[in-house]
Amino acid sequence: MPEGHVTHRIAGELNRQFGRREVRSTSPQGRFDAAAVVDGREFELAEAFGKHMYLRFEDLDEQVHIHLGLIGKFFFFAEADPATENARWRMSALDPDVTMELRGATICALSSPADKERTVASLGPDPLRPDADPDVARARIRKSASPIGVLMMDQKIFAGVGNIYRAETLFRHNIDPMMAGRFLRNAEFDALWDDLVELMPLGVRDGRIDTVRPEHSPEATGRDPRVDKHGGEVYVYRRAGQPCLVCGTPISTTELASRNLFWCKHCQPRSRRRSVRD
DNA sequence: CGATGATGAGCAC
DNA sequence: TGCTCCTCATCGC
Repeated sequence: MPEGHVTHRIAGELNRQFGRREVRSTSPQGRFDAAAVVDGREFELAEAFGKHMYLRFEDLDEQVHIHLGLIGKFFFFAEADPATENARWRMSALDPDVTMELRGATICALSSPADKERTVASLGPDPLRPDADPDVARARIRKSASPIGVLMMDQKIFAGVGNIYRAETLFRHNIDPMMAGRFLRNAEFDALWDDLVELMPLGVRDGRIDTVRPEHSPEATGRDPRVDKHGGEVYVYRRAGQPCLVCGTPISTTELASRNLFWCKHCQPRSRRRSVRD
């Protein structure tokens, strides 16, 4: 589930379901001590920063910090007591009954204002936040010798971007994933940023990642994009060996930044660039 | 640097 | 049945 669009989508869901309501809070698994600290308080606000989320409660300086990791998941139930035992955290509100359960998260802990500030300050601009300053990401990329395919996964560059958005936005702008960040042109950076700002809200709205332009749809090309519960409709992500939706070349894959990268060698040719002049 | 661990669904075999 | 995975903190070599 979890690239930034999922975090923002869940924050919205929590605000809709629990906003300004008194909650019951427990830790069925016994691995979230602070569940009791929150119990009986009014839920104020869930806010997402990249893949991190912070939940605020009345009269409490600390906030609940959540990071889903790879397999963490929220479940929402209409009944007050679904009686599951493997949840790290369960929170419910009455009338109308609603319950959420958090399972498998990497982080679920109470966090001081100083801790929160440190974590948020360590993140690069989040394309889903209106206060994001893309020039911070631009500067970090343009001084880096690391491949852009590595930098796209770095949360200090783009908060919230993960393996699918990395592969898909680089493809959509014909950028070689192996090219050093310092050779990325300003126009290319602008195109990547604008694309994230356009695509990620669609991911929040739809709960899946769709990146294929109408002119490359199955109807237009007769080629099937990958469509599954993970990725939505995409050009290259997990399509290794299948024909590129634009040129038909088999999609390539390799490991980059400890994750499987997918790209088209024809549409994203090996860059021979030695400098940038813009 | 690589392995591990949170834990569950989809899917290839 | 078993492998993969939209992640990343932590630990051992």
